Amino acid sequence: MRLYNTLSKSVSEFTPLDNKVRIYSCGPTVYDHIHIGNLASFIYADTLCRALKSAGYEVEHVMNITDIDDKMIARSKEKYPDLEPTEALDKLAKEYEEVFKRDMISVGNNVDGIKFVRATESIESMQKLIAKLHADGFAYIADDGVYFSIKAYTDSGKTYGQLTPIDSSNTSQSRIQNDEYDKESVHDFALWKLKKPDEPSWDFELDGQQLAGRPGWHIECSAMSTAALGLPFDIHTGGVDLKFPHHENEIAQSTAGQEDPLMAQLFFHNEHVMVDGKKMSKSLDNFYTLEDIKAKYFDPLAFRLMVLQSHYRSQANFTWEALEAAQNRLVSIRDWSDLRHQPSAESMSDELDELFRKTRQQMSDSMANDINTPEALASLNQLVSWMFKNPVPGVEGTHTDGTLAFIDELLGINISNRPDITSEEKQLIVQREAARKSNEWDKSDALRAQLKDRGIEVRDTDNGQVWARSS
RNA sequence: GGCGCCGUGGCCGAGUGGUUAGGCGAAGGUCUGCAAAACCUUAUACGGCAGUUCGAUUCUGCUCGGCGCCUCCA
Repeated sequence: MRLYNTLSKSVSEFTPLDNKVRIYSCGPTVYDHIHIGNLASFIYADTLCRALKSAGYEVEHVMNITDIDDKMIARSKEKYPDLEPTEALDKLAKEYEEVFKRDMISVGNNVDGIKFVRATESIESMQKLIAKLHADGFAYIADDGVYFSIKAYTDSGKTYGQLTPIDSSNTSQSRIQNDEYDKESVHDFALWKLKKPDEPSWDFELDGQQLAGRPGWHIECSAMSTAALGLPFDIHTGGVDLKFPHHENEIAQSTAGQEDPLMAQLFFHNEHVMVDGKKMSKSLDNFYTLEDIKAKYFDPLAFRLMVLQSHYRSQANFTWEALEAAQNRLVSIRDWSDLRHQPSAESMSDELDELFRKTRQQMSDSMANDINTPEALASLNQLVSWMFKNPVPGVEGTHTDGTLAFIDELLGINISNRPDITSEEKQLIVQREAARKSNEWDKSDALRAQLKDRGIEVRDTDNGQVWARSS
């Protein structure tokens, strides 16, 4: 499996450090519905896991749930002003964690394969890490919190800027002046923030001082990934925007005082989904969630397909037109998968068998080549159009089922479990066939109308009737 | 200002130094009891200018344009 690595800025052969691939994904902050860009990021991470599994690796996938930060606090106060801060926070987090998981499932992400870790349930490991960093001289206590010292880190011989070249000269003056925190140096960041009135907080004793407060954002991922996967682990995923400062800071926290400067051997960053060629933002009114997509009666899996139609390292462009195109493509793939249930289905020919085998191979090759999903989909479509083009109304057999399952495992578009029509419905088709043979057109049309009422459309081909679900 | 990415036919979107990506859409046709689908054909391609080369969409330089990051952010 060849993968692009942000650390080396090149594509190279990936080999897990151990017998299984350990992956950590930066997860959502659960203060509201996540937007389609977040979802796209998780779809790409999910697809990475699928590709690795398909290549024969065992995968351990961990994702954090950020349920404590500024936005969480602000929103919980706003939404539940009468509740005690910790309760309000908890309630908000539970609510949107559910919404998040529902969205994940809707777009076909393998939620069962992910170990979710909540920030608020990992406070202890974060405090331990902060205490260790402080003891080792990488953290200092300021008036409003505990900070990480970039200087101490670089003085220890490590590089701050493994992912992005950091040039302090290009940091604007305004940022320094506007900075509200009391830190020693521009890039230093908060490991722990002291409690402000009416904020949820956790007790923390450090260096003999009582520092009730809450963790900074970056420390979460360092503490949680190390606790769950060890150090270093294999792959860290996230959107490109997280390269700096988030992942850079994670690396610093995780590797300060460690011999190995590596937090993860590979960083997998996906480019953003643009909307009408621009970054999603509330001010441009191009900010969408899965709710918006469902409200327009699009299948969430059509969104998944749309995302997979572009490579994870290029900016995908979301437009309603593109989503509609993806939906049409999805329907056609589904119709193709339903061919195996056709009454006229035949057994697999050697030629077709070979074509199936070849398609699977091509798809595997594409995925192994830095997760080239557009190319894999193109291979699939060649098989699909061949089947529609050639006089094979349908095929049955384990090979078909195996291929559909293979495609689902790889792409998660859920085509292998589509149910057959009922025997009663099949009977209607048989009756219609008989009516047509005896030129009873009225009867034939009535039967077709009956089937249509059940959401099944029937069309006549040289090889008999082929049905497709109209919904 | 610093760093980086990208510009492919109506739209989306891969890829390659010489051979059809693919999807969606459009036009014409074939088929057809009807309907629908399918199939066939067609059109519109690699931002611009130079350079390297037998040959560039693919490499190099310049240029124009778009985008991202540098601050919370998938």
